[in-house]
Amino acid sequence: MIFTYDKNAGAMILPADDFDIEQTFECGQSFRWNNDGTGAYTGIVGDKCLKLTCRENKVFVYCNEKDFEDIWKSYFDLELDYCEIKKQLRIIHPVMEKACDFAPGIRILRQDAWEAMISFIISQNNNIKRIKGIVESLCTNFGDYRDGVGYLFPTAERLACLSEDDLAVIKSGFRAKYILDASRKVHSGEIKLQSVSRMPIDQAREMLMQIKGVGPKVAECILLYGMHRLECFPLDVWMKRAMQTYFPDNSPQDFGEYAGIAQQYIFHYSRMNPDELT
DNA sequence: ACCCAGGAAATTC
DNA sequence: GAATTTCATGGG
Repeated sequence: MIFTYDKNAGAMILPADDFDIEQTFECGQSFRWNNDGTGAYTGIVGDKCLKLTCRENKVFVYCNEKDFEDIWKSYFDLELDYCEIKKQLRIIHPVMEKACDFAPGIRILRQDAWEAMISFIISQNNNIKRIKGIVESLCTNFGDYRDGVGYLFPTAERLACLSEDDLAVIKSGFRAKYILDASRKVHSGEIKLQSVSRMPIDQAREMLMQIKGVGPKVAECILLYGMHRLECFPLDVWMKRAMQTYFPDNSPQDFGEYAGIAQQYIFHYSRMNPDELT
């Protein structure tokens, strides 16, 4: 992919063929990117705030060249050839053609593992709008505030010392005790995310499920979205319905080494076309 | 009042 | 062990 820096705009410019910001931010993989109403998206990642826009088949990433090279090129997974991956996925099954064509600009973000862990613990038995609200409340109540950036995602160290009563303000319900267990195990070093991200996949799943509130589905989400293990294939209520409707004779392994990307196309297509599901 | 939401733990059979 | 119930909260 070709990147150019536009000095006047103060932005990196890249082709939008395999990167649609609306599809990428609205497909349910992340919870802290927001549309400002004009089509521009703003998000906070780590201790950086970033804005993106799109016009004339170009994505504008408003940052300097150094941050783009150091942070955003990786975060948006721009070194991976999604055009080629979609070619492979389309061959697997006719429905994959429809799913890929429906939102061909989806990319899997390289989110922070800790943030993904807490976010997907919150996601269980919940809906996306409310998940976003709880995550944002967690940040404004317990995250550091930076001028010109906003509230950062709170650290494990900060959350580890809280009580369930302290967390009541974010109204996460029964998930509060899960958030605290995750915080304490990460802060104490009992679970080392850096280490888990490099483990063989079954061992990594096993480690993550040591945490209260992390079962098979949430572990799969942490691995896919927070550790970029693209072979992972989270099966939530939507994906289970999609599998029995479109792929009754397939299993997750049939989607290959990029099953997680296939999953995201299927998930988004299914959620946007619920009438097709049985 | 009832059902569901990017599930998992606790309980019961 | 497999099937069912419970767990907070908000929206339709």
